Amino acid sequence: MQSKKRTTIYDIAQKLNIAASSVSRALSNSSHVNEATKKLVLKTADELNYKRNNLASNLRKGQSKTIGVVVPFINQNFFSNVIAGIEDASYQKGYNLIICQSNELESKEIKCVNTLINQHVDCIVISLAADSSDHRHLQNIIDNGIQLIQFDRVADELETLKVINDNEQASFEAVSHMIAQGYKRIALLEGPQNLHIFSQRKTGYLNALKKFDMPILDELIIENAWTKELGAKATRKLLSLARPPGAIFASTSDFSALGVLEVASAMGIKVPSELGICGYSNEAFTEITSPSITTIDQFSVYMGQTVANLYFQEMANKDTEVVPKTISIKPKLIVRSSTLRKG
Amino acid sequence: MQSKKRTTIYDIAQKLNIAASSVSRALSNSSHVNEATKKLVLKTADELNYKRNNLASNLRKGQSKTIGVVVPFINQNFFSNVIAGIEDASYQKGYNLIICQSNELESKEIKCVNTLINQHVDCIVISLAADSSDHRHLQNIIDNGIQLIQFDRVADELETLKVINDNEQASFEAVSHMIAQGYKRIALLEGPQNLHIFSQRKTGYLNALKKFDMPILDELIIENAWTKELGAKATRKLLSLARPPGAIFASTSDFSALGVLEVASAMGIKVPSELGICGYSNEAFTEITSPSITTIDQFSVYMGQTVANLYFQEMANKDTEVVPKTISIKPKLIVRSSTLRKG
DNA sequence: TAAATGTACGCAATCGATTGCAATTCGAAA
DNA sequence: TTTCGAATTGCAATCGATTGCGTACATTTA
Repeated sequence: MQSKKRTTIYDIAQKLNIAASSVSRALSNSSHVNEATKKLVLKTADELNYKRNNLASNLRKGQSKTIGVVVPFINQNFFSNVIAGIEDASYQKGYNLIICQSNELESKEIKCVNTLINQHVDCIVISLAADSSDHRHLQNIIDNGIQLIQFDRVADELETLKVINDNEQASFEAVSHMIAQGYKRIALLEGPQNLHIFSQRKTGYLNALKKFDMPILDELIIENAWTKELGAKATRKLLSLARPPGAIFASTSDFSALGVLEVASAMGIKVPSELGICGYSNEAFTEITSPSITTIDQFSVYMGQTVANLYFQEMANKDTEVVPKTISIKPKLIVRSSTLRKG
Repeated sequence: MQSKKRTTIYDIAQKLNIAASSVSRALSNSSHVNEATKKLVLKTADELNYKRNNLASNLRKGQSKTIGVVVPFINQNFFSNVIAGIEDASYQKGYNLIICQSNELESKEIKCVNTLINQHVDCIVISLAADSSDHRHLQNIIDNGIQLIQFDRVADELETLKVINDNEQASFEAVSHMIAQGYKRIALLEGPQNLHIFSQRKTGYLNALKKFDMPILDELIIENAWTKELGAKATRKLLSLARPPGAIFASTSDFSALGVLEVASAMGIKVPSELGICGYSNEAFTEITSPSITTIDQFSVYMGQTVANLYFQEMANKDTEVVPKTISIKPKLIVRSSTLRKG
């Protein structure tokens, strides 16, 4: 393995009988080289199949042109889209991506962060694990002089660059829409409230109810209904109430909403006429269920691009210190059949 | 930016008044250090918040403990699952992942490969772009002493490590199943034949027809019906034939199958009684369409783990040369409502 | 012609960690 | 007491690319 040695600038230098420094300058297109020798070096480099050793280059230059990304799961729609967006923007700037998944565990998240620090990445982009409570490892990133950008699931109290969705507003609009459709007694399936994204969605829900003078009913607010199964379970509970809800807002995810839909279908309850359903995330499948599910699009790919470009922008003015900044992307309510019972 | 300098082994050495080499040995838990000094070094390293500079370490050691991955799109279900599998297995071995997407373009694929070579990754894992025809860049990987593992979409003629699905067999089983269900005139939606995965699926289709003495009808074989839209278009064409097909095998993807289903529903054609539909990939949504769609599961996460473990296995016996080896994973036919019209 | 400016290129240090070899210490065996 | 070897530790080279500084030579200007 790895038996053959790669050609280095010294090999090129030796062959052309010049100094390695000249080779380096030629390859980096410096102005302090003669055009003739530059061409010669380039030609020889090509002949010898030279590839720059970025490890050495980065070590010397003190930067790695690499962005580290930590997400709970790579293969969740939202995150894979964000990563695709980051990759897209980063590639254009010649940056590489190192990807880690925290599996929603703080312990693994910490290890991932440490690995990335060791790798001397220039920037770490992170969306917190569900059980991440202590944020010393994030502070550690900053202390090591690495740019930190949080997205979606952020630690509010840390003053860093952030890219988030306006969850509260989106949630407010979704619930307002359901109210406008004449739904009463709108239930909420909520996620772990230590993640701000979920508490914000709850706030949006509460605000909408308040604005339209609708009562807030504790029995209609179900904690931790994150998955399809939990959504289904919550729905069974809600629908067996003495006064069941007229609509259910699965603020955690579309999967949860799917669970709602399946239980409703199984119980012979008609959607949207007897029960309205709204999910969150605009997963591909929401379009093809019957009825199709109203949901909220988060512009995930765009979000990834925004994250990367935010970093490059900040880097562009190196001189000025980075000021904490939050970019809020407004999600879009996608109204579909599951909440449409008027015109 | 990057203003503060990180602590190095020299800082630790200076503080303890010992040589840097001793610090290095202590940190790498070498046996050639006194237990007392080892403890002292570890303690001081912790106090000074020391993080090893992997760039330097890797440069010196001539290996990067990094695996490069090139896929067409990170945010396609199959690929994000494979990547999750690779990450999972790699993380356990202390390896990092650098991820690139080729966007199905050979030109970008080549650039990605070159970047990874420059990064001195230890291994490159790749699934070819649809328009990748020339494979010099893959040869280049090998010539640079980097282990190459192809998966799913592989270049057969290159003798490398490969992890593939037995597409032919899976396809054969799917078509056999449809025949057993009594479907006649089974149509095939096929993908670009320069990708072997698609030509293999076609072969499986043809073999099944042959085995059961069914005629091969060219009018029932539609090229390039890869997406939902193209699947829909193909279906309109097929269903308007003088003698339309009794079933459609969308061998390209579940999205294509979804296009088939939507057109059939729109035309009032009953699935599965009047038309059988089978997709490929076991996308999440196939379970929730009505009727649910018969498809083929590729065990994508497992495939990723297999890829990574194949690499680690080969590395385990460094002495012996790596022999080209192909691991074939048998996909599983998932029979659902869309092809079930008997018992 | 002398001085000044500029171009091209080599030397050597540097980034931070690792490692072969040499040097030192210390206790044990002869 | 001398000798040998094991255990520690230090020295210095090394991985490959970059870059500040200095030098040699050519060109321009006074």
